[in-house]
Amino acid sequence: MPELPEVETIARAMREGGRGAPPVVGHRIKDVELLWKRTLDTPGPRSFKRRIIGQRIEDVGRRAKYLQFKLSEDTMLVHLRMTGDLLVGSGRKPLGKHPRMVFYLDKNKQLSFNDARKFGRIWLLEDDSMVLGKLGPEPLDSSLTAAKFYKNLKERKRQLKPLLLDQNFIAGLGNIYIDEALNLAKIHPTTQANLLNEKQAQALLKAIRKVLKEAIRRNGASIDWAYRGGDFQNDFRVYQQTGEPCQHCGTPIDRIVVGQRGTHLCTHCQVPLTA
DNA sequence: CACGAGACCTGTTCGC
DNA sequence: TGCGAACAGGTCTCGT
Repeated sequence: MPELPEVETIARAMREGGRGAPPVVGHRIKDVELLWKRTLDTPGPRSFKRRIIGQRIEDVGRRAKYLQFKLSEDTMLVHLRMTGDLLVGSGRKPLGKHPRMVFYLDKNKQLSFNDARKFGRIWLLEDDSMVLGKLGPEPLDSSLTAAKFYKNLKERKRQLKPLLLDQNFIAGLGNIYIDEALNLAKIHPTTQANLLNEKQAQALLKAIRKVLKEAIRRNGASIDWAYRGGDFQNDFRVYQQTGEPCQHCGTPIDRIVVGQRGTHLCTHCQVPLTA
Protein backbone atom coordinates (compact mmCIF):
# COMPACT_ATOMS: atom_id res chain seq x y z
CA MET A 1 0.00 0.00 0.00
CA PRO A 2 2.01 2.58 1.37
CA GLU A 3 4.27 5.04 -0.24
CA LEU A 4 5.78 8.10 1.37
CA PRO A 5 2.51 9.98 2.10
CA GLU A 6 0.82 6.98 3.69
CA VAL A 7 3.87 6.12 5.80
CA GLU A 8 4.17 9.76 6.84
CA THR A 9 0.50 9.76 7.86
CA ILE A 10 0.97 6.62 9.94
CA ALA A 11 4.11 8.02 11.59
CA ARG A 12 2.15 11.14 12.55
CA ALA A 13 -0.68 9.02 13.95
CA MET A 14 1.85 7.08 16.04
CA ARG A 15 3.17 10.37 17.44
CA GLU A 16 0.08 12.46 17.84
CA GLY A 17 -2.83 10.08 17.41
CA GLY A 18 -4.97 9.89 14.31
CA ARG A 19 -6.83 7.48 12.03
CA GLY A 20 -9.19 6.90 14.91
CA ALA A 21 -6.54 5.81 17.39
CA PRO A 22 -4.44 7.27 20.19
CA PRO A 23 -0.68 7.81 19.90
CA VAL A 24 1.85 5.21 21.06
CA VAL A 25 4.68 7.63 21.82
CA GLY A 26 5.34 7.67 25.55
CA HIS A 27 4.20 4.08 26.08
CA ARG A 28 6.45 1.28 27.27
CA ILE A 29 6.55 -2.14 25.59
CA LYS A 30 5.54 -4.84 28.06
CA ASP A 31 5.32 -7.87 25.77
CA VAL A 32 5.56 -8.95 22.13
CA GLU A 33 3.89 -11.72 20.18
CA LEU A 34 5.23 -12.89 16.83
CA LEU A 35 2.48 -14.54 14.81
CA TRP A 36 4.25 -14.86 11.46
CA LYS A 37 7.89 -15.75 11.84
CA ARG A 38 9.24 -14.10 8.70
CA THR A 39 7.80 -10.71 9.65
CA LEU A 40 10.79 -10.35 11.96
CA ASP A 41 13.97 -9.67 10.01
CA THR A 42 16.58 -8.79 12.66
CA PRO A 43 17.56 -10.03 15.20
CA GLY A 44 16.23 -13.55 15.91
CA PRO A 45 12.96 -13.95 17.87
CA ARG A 46 14.52 -14.67 21.28
CA SER A 47 16.96 -11.79 21.13
CA PHE A 48 14.32 -9.45 19.72
CA LYS A 49 11.93 -10.19 22.54
CA ARG A 50 14.60 -9.97 25.23
CA ARG A 51 15.87 -6.64 23.95
CA ILE A 52 12.61 -4.86 23.17
CA ILE A 53 10.61 -5.62 26.30
CA GLY A 54 10.95 -2.75 28.75
CA GLN A 55 11.90 -0.14 26.17
CA ARG A 56 9.86 3.01 25.90
CA ILE A 57 8.69 4.48 22.59
CA GLU A 58 10.31 7.91 22.61
CA ASP A 59 9.42 9.07 19.11
CA VAL A 60 8.28 7.84 15.71
CA GLY A 61 9.67 9.16 12.43
CA ARG A 62 9.93 8.18 8.80
CA ARG A 63 12.77 7.62 6.36
CA ALA A 64 11.78 6.62 2.80
CA LYS A 65 8.96 4.09 3.35
CA TYR A 66 10.33 2.94 6.72
CA LEU A 67 8.75 3.84 10.03
CA GLN A 68 11.41 4.54 12.64
CA PHE A 69 10.39 3.82 16.21
CA LYS A 70 12.98 5.49 18.42
CA LEU A 71 13.05 3.40 21.56
CA SER A 72 14.96 3.99 24.80
CA GLU A 73 17.91 1.89 23.61
CA ASP A 74 17.37 0.88 19.99
CA THR A 75 15.55 1.84 16.82
CA MET A 76 12.82 -0.40 15.51
CA LEU A 77 12.21 -0.14 11.78
CA VAL A 78 8.90 -1.22 10.24
CA HIS A 79 8.43 -1.58 6.49
CA LEU A 80 4.82 -2.09 5.43
CA ARG A 81 5.62 -3.23 1.88
CA MET A 82 2.37 -3.85 -0.01
CA THR A 83 -0.33 -4.50 2.56
CA GLY A 84 1.09 -3.73 5.99
CA ASP A 85 -0.64 -1.45 8.46
CA LEU A 86 -0.34 -0.51 12.12
CA LEU A 87 -3.38 -0.55 14.37
CA VAL A 88 -3.55 0.90 17.87
CA GLY A 89 -6.13 -0.12 20.45
CA SER A 90 -6.50 -1.87 23.76
CA GLY A 91 -6.73 -5.35 25.22
CA ARG A 92 -4.95 -8.67 24.65
CA LYS A 93 -6.83 -9.80 21.54
CA PRO A 94 -4.70 -8.97 18.48
CA LEU A 95 -6.33 -6.20 16.49
CA GLY A 96 -7.11 -6.59 12.81
CA LYS A 97 -7.76 -9.43 10.43
CA HIS A 98 -4.12 -10.33 9.72
CA PRO A 99 -2.00 -9.62 12.81
CA ARG A 100 1.65 -10.65 12.28
CA MET A 101 3.32 -9.04 15.28
CA VAL A 102 1.62 -7.54 18.32
CA PHE A 103 3.19 -5.20 20.87
CA TYR A 104 1.47 -5.04 24.23
CA LEU A 105 2.04 -1.65 25.82
CA ASP A 106 1.49 -0.25 29.27
CA LYS A 107 -1.93 1.14 30.22
CA ASN A 108 -3.57 -1.79 28.40
CA LYS A 109 -2.68 -0.43 24.94
CA GLN A 110 -1.59 -2.56 22.02
CA LEU A 111 0.08 -1.93 18.67
CA SER A 112 -0.75 -4.55 16.05
CA PHE A 113 1.20 -4.97 12.82
CA ASN A 114 -1.28 -6.29 10.26
CA ASP A 115 -0.21 -7.56 6.88
CA ALA A 116 -2.36 -9.71 4.60
CA ARG A 117 0.39 -10.56 2.13
CA LYS A 118 3.14 -11.08 4.73
CA PHE A 119 5.72 -9.02 2.83
CA GLY A 120 6.24 -6.51 5.61
CA ARG A 121 9.39 -6.62 7.76
CA ILE A 122 10.51 -5.43 11.18
CA TRP A 123 14.07 -4.81 12.43
CA LEU A 124 15.42 -3.94 15.85
CA LEU A 125 18.78 -2.22 15.51
CA GLU A 126 21.29 -0.30 17.55
CA ASP A 127 22.24 1.56 14.39
CA ASP A 128 19.58 1.87 11.71
CA SER A 129 22.08 2.91 9.05
CA MET A 130 22.64 -0.83 8.65
CA VAL A 131 19.32 -0.85 6.79
CA LEU A 132 18.80 2.78 5.78
CA GLY A 133 22.37 3.56 4.78
CA LYS A 134 22.11 3.28 1.03
CA LEU A 135 18.80 5.06 0.52
CA GLY A 136 18.65 7.98 -1.89
CA PRO A 137 17.60 11.51 -0.94
CA GLU A 138 14.19 12.39 0.49
CA PRO A 139 12.21 14.07 -2.30
CA LEU A 140 10.81 16.74 0.04
CA ASP A 141 14.17 17.57 1.60
CA SER A 142 15.46 20.94 0.47
CA SER A 143 18.98 19.53 0.27
CA LEU A 144 17.83 17.84 -2.94
CA THR A 145 18.10 20.84 -5.22
CA ALA A 146 16.83 20.96 -8.78
CA ALA A 147 20.42 21.21 -9.97
CA LYS A 148 21.45 18.10 -8.05
CA PHE A 149 18.40 16.18 -9.25
CA TYR A 150 19.21 17.12 -12.83
CA LYS A 151 22.81 16.02 -12.39
CA ASN A 152 21.71 12.69 -10.91
CA LEU A 153 19.36 12.09 -13.84
CA LYS A 154 22.11 12.92 -16.32
CA GLU A 155 24.24 10.14 -14.89
CA ARG A 156 21.65 7.45 -15.52
CA LYS A 157 20.45 5.79 -18.66
CA ARG A 158 17.54 3.86 -17.21
CA GLN A 159 13.92 4.53 -18.04
CA LEU A 160 12.45 7.08 -15.65
CA LYS A 161 9.76 4.87 -14.19
CA PRO A 162 12.03 2.09 -12.89
CA LEU A 163 14.67 4.66 -11.92
CA LEU A 164 12.23 6.61 -9.76
CA LEU A 165 11.08 3.34 -8.19
CA ASP A 166 14.71 2.68 -7.19
CA GLN A 167 14.91 3.69 -3.52
CA ASN A 168 18.64 4.25 -3.83
CA PHE A 169 18.08 6.90 -6.47
CA ILE A 170 15.27 8.74 -4.70
CA ALA A 171 13.54 7.46 -1.57
CA GLY A 172 9.86 7.06 -0.85
CA LEU A 173 8.21 7.06 -4.25
CA GLY A 174 6.14 4.12 -5.46
CA ASN A 175 3.93 3.15 -8.34
CA ILE A 176 1.08 5.57 -7.64
CA TYR A 177 2.94 8.79 -7.06
CA ILE A 178 5.40 8.20 -9.88
CA ASP A 179 2.59 7.80 -12.40
CA GLU A 180 0.92 10.92 -10.99
CA ALA A 181 4.10 13.01 -11.00
CA LEU A 182 5.15 12.00 -14.52
CA ASN A 183 1.71 12.93 -15.80
CA LEU A 184 1.77 16.27 -14.03
CA ALA A 185 5.21 17.01 -15.46
CA LYS A 186 4.06 15.79 -18.91
CA ILE A 187 6.90 13.30 -19.21
CA HIS A 188 6.61 9.79 -20.64
CA PRO A 189 7.51 7.01 -18.17
CA THR A 190 9.86 5.19 -20.54
CA THR A 191 11.98 8.29 -21.22
CA GLN A 192 15.68 7.66 -20.63
CA ALA A 193 16.72 9.65 -17.57
CA ASN A 194 19.74 11.27 -19.24
CA LEU A 195 17.62 12.65 -22.07
CA LEU A 196 15.75 15.09 -19.84
CA ASN A 197 16.85 18.69 -20.19
CA GLU A 198 17.29 20.92 -17.17
CA LYS A 199 13.83 22.41 -17.47
CA GLN A 200 12.16 19.01 -17.64
CA ALA A 201 14.16 17.75 -14.66
CA GLN A 202 13.08 20.79 -12.73
CA ALA A 203 9.44 20.25 -13.75
CA LEU A 204 9.66 16.61 -12.68
CA LEU A 205 11.01 17.43 -9.22
CA LYS A 206 8.38 20.10 -8.81
CA ALA A 207 5.64 17.67 -9.83
CA ILE A 208 6.93 14.99 -7.44
CA ARG A 209 6.85 17.49 -4.58
CA LYS A 210 3.43 18.84 -5.45
CA VAL A 211 1.88 15.37 -5.65
CA LEU A 212 3.52 14.21 -2.40
CA LYS A 213 2.60 17.32 -0.45
CA GLU A 214 -0.99 17.23 -1.61
CA ALA A 215 -1.23 13.52 -0.76
CA ILE A 216 0.20 14.11 2.72
CA ARG A 217 -2.29 16.90 3.21
CA ARG A 218 -5.05 14.42 2.34
CA ASN A 219 -3.57 11.77 4.69
CA GLY A 220 -2.53 9.53 1.82
CA ALA A 221 -4.61 7.42 -0.54
CA SER A 222 -6.99 4.65 0.54
CA ILE A 223 -7.11 1.82 -1.97
CA ASP A 224 -9.04 -1.40 -1.44
CA TRP A 225 -8.80 -2.91 1.98
CA ALA A 226 -5.08 -2.41 2.63
CA TYR A 227 -4.84 1.13 3.93
CA ARG A 228 -7.62 3.39 5.10
CA GLY A 229 -7.70 6.86 6.40
CA GLY A 230 -6.75 9.13 3.51
CA ASP A 231 -8.69 10.34 0.52
CA PHE A 232 -6.09 11.31 -2.06
CA GLN A 233 -7.39 8.47 -4.27
CA ASN A 234 -10.18 10.86 -5.27
CA ASP A 235 -7.56 13.13 -6.85
CA PHE A 236 -5.76 10.57 -9.00
CA ARG A 237 -5.10 11.97 -12.47
CA VAL A 238 -3.95 8.73 -14.07
CA TYR A 239 -3.42 5.98 -11.51
CA GLN A 240 -6.25 3.44 -11.90
CA GLN A 241 -7.99 5.82 -14.30
CA THR A 242 -7.58 3.63 -17.39
CA GLY A 243 -10.12 4.66 -20.04
CA GLU A 244 -11.16 7.81 -18.18
CA PRO A 245 -10.62 11.10 -20.02
CA CYS A 246 -7.41 12.98 -19.27
CA GLN A 247 -8.29 16.06 -17.20
CA HIS A 248 -6.03 18.11 -19.42
CA CYS A 249 -6.90 17.02 -22.98
CA GLY A 250 -9.70 14.45 -22.77
CA THR A 251 -7.70 11.59 -24.31
CA PRO A 252 -8.54 8.30 -22.56
CA ILE A 253 -5.90 7.34 -20.00
CA ASP A 254 -3.80 4.39 -21.16
CA ARG A 255 -2.30 1.54 -19.15
CA ILE A 256 0.99 0.03 -20.23
CA VAL A 257 3.57 -2.13 -18.50
CA VAL A 258 6.99 -0.66 -17.75
CA GLY A 259 9.53 -2.68 -15.82
CA GLN A 260 6.81 -5.21 -15.00
CA ARG A 261 4.72 -2.56 -13.27
CA GLY A 262 1.33 -1.34 -14.39
CA THR A 263 1.83 2.23 -15.60
CA HIS A 264 -0.84 4.82 -16.28
CA LEU A 265 -0.44 7.79 -18.58
CA CYS A 266 -1.98 10.14 -21.08
CA THR A 267 -0.40 9.31 -24.44
CA HIS A 268 -1.30 12.75 -25.74
CA CYS A 269 0.19 14.83 -22.90
CA GLN A 270 3.13 12.50 -22.19
CA VAL A 271 4.98 12.04 -25.45
CA PRO A 272 8.07 9.80 -25.52
CA LEU A 273 11.33 11.68 -25.88
CA THR A 274 13.82 10.59 -28.47
CA ALA A 275 17.47 11.46 -28.55
C1' DC B 1 25.29 -0.89 -15.19
C1' DA B 2 20.65 -1.97 -17.20
C1' DC B 3 17.05 -5.19 -17.66
C1' DG B 4 13.96 -9.07 -17.09
C1' DA B 5 12.24 -12.99 -14.63
C1' DG B 6 11.12 -15.11 -10.46
C1' DA B 7 10.27 -15.09 -5.37
C1' DC B 8 7.85 -13.81 -1.46
C1' DC B 9 2.17 -14.06 -0.17
C1' DT B 10 -3.03 -13.44 0.06
C1' DG B 11 -7.25 -11.43 -1.43
C1' DT B 12 -10.12 -9.30 -4.91
C1' DT B 13 -11.63 -8.60 -9.45
C1' DC B 14 -11.92 -9.88 -14.34
C1' DG B 15 -13.01 -12.77 -18.29
C1' DC B 16 -15.08 -16.68 -20.22
C1' DT C 1 -22.87 -19.08 -11.14
C1' DG C 2 -18.23 -20.95 -11.14
C1' DC C 3 -13.49 -21.15 -11.82
C1' DG C 4 -9.00 -20.01 -13.11
C1' DA C 5 -6.30 -16.09 -14.47
C1' DA C 6 -4.71 -11.65 -13.72
C1' DC C 7 -3.72 -8.15 -10.81
C1' DA C 8 -2.28 -5.45 -6.51
C1' DG C 9 0.65 0.29 -3.12
C1' DG C 10 7.27 -3.25 -2.60
C1' DT C 11 11.75 -5.06 -2.73
C1' DC C 12 15.26 -8.69 -3.12
C1' DT C 13 18.09 -11.91 -5.81
C1' DC C 14 19.78 -14.10 -9.77
C1' DG C 15 20.99 -14.54 -14.64
C1' DT C 16 22.12 -12.27 -19.09
